[in-house]
Amino acid sequence: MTRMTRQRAAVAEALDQQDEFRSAQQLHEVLRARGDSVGLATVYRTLQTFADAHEVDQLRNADGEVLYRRCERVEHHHHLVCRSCRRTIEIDGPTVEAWAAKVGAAHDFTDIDHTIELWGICKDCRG
Amino acid sequence: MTRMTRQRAAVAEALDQQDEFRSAQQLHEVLRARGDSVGLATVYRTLQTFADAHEVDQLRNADGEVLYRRCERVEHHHHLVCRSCRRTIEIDGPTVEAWAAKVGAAHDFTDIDHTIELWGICKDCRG
DNA sequence: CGATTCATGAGAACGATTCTCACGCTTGAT
DNA sequence: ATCAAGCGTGAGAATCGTTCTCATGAATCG
Repeated sequence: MTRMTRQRAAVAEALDQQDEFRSAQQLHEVLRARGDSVGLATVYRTLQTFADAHEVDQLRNADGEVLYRRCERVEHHHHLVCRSCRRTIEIDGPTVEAWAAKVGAAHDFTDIDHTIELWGICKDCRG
Repeated sequence: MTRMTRQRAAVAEALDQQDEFRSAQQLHEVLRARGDSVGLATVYRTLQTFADAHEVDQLRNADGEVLYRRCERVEHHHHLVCRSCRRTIEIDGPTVEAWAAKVGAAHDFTDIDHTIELWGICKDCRG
């Protein structure tokens, strides 16, 4: 059973205030700046817990760093993220979903999981 | 200009002998076992160089480790990888390619790049 | 109000990858 | 071939994100 603690509430709140994907360290810094100090290890653990519960989305940037974000839609979806400012657009992809399932089945693979993320430069960062 | 060295030839050859995606450390071990010893740092550098030149494909597993593989097809493609044995099927995805480009354009993002990999369990590993 | 047990935090530990830098080898010109 | 120029190499140190340890703190349940 998961317990409700000040730290978890703080991490959840900090996440809600973010529009873009953030790393554990960035969130830790946000919390520190707000005065809601939470240990770094706890931030990592909490984010992992949230991710396992599908309460936050997680992805890796090109450097392999894990980023977290509380998305609008709960249903499975993908992201179009600006490489520069990390502005994120949530996209749902019935098309690719079906494609992924079909490809998996065609090659007799089961438990298909997919990593589908789009990166680009958004309008504002292009200037 | 890139020079041809014993080490690079050895890494290239070791790569060619692999059917599945391998990490830099695994390849380093393969080289050591073959007697073609190459420094670990060099293996990393060489693989990076090959990847930059699009001579090998690279992707990250769930743990964030980077894996390399010399694929059959040179043209852009994606992979369906067995989570257990890493058996890899190369798939080309005009469907998703078009989808990715369309989504990017629709949201006014440029320099679209995408990460599209499929993971599953292959027939043999299902036993 | 306990007792139980999960949660926390500081710092150590980890693990993949990169960096440093002195030395060696490939290369292109001679 | 010979040689100078400079990229490539290797061993180990350094990085850096992330996880682990373990003693202490605090939800939760009866």
